[in-house]
Amino acid sequence: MKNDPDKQPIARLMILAFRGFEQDLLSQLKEHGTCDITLSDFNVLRHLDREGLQLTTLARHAGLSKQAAGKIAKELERKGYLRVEMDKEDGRAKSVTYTKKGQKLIEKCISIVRAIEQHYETLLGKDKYQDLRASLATLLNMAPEKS
Amino acid sequence: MKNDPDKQPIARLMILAFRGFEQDLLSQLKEHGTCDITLSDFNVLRHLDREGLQLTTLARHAGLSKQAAGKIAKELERKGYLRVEMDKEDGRAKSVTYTKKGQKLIEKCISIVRAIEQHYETLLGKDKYQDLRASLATLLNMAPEKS
DNA sequence: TTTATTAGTAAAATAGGTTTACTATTACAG
DNA sequence: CTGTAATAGTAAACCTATTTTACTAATAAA
Repeated sequence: MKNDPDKQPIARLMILAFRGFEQDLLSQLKEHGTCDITLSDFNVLRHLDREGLQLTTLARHAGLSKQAAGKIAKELERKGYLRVEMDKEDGRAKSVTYTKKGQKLIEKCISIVRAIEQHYETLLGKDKYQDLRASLATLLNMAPEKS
Repeated sequence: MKNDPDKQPIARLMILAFRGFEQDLLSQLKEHGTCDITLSDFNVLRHLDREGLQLTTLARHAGLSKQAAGKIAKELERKGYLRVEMDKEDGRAKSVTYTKKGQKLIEKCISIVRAIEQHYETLLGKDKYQDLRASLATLLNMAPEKS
C-alpha cells in the first residue's frame, strides 16, 4: 500500500491517467501497423477536417506556433498522411488536407479512442464515467480557456 | 458551445485539468516569492524525505535517469534548496538532503497543493471529489504501475 | 583477488518546442 | 491606386528536458 492512490496528489492521478491513455492509443496504433506517428503528430493531425485547413489556423487549433505546426505538417506530408498545397485564394497561405492514407489513419485513431473510452465506461460504470468527465470539465472551466 | 466538454476526448480533459493544476501551483509559488523553480525541479524535490536519499534512488523515484536527476539536483543545490554530499557508507554514492531553504519550499508547496485540492473539493462537493480521485485511480490501476 | 556490479559523471544526441528575424503577399487608408 | 500595415509562412538559432553512449571509481561477490 505504498502507492495508495488516496495519498497521491490529484494532479499525479490526472497525469498518470492521461499517460495511460496516450500509451494505450500508441500501442494500439502499433498493433494496427502504424509505427511512424508520434503523439505530437497526432495532436496536429486531429485538428484537420475534410475540407482542409490553412497552416496558421491549424497551428492555432493545435496550440502551436506556425513554425512548429509547419515542421510537423512537412514531416506528415513526407510520411504520406497530409497534402500541403498553395491556397488558391491567398497566395501567402498553404492549405493542409488529409491524403487517403491520412484519412484512414485518423479514422483508425478515432475508433481506437472510442474503444478506450468505452472500456473506461465499462470499468467505471456509466454513471461514474459521466461523473468523471463532468468533474474534469468543471475543474477545467475554472481555468483560463484555450483552443 | 464549440468546446463542449462532452465532445472532447477524455484524455484531453485529463491533460487540461492537469495543466491547470500545474499552472496554479507555479503561479502561487511565484506569488509567494519563489520564481526559480521549474516543474521538473519540483518533480525531483518532492521525492526527497527528511533523512535524505541517494541520488540513484531519487532518480528512480522521480522516474528519471541518474544523469537527469543529477543535473537537476546540482541545479537545485546551486539555488540553495538541496545539499549534495558524499554518502558516508558508500564511497561511490551521494546523499541528497534538503537545506533549510529547501525544507521551507517543500512545505510551502505541500500547503499550496493542499489548498488547491481543498478548492477542488469545494467546487465539486466532497462526494464528487472523492469519486473523481477514485475513478482516476481505477483507470490507473489497469495500466502498468510505476514509481 | 580478480571480476562483476553499482553510483555517479560527461558529452553528444534527441524531442519538441519557442524566439527572432526575415520574405512574400494581401488588405486597407487616404 | 499607392504606400503602409498586417498576415502567412520560412529559416535559423536557441531552449528545456531528457536519453544514450561511454566512461571512472568504489564496492560486492565468486
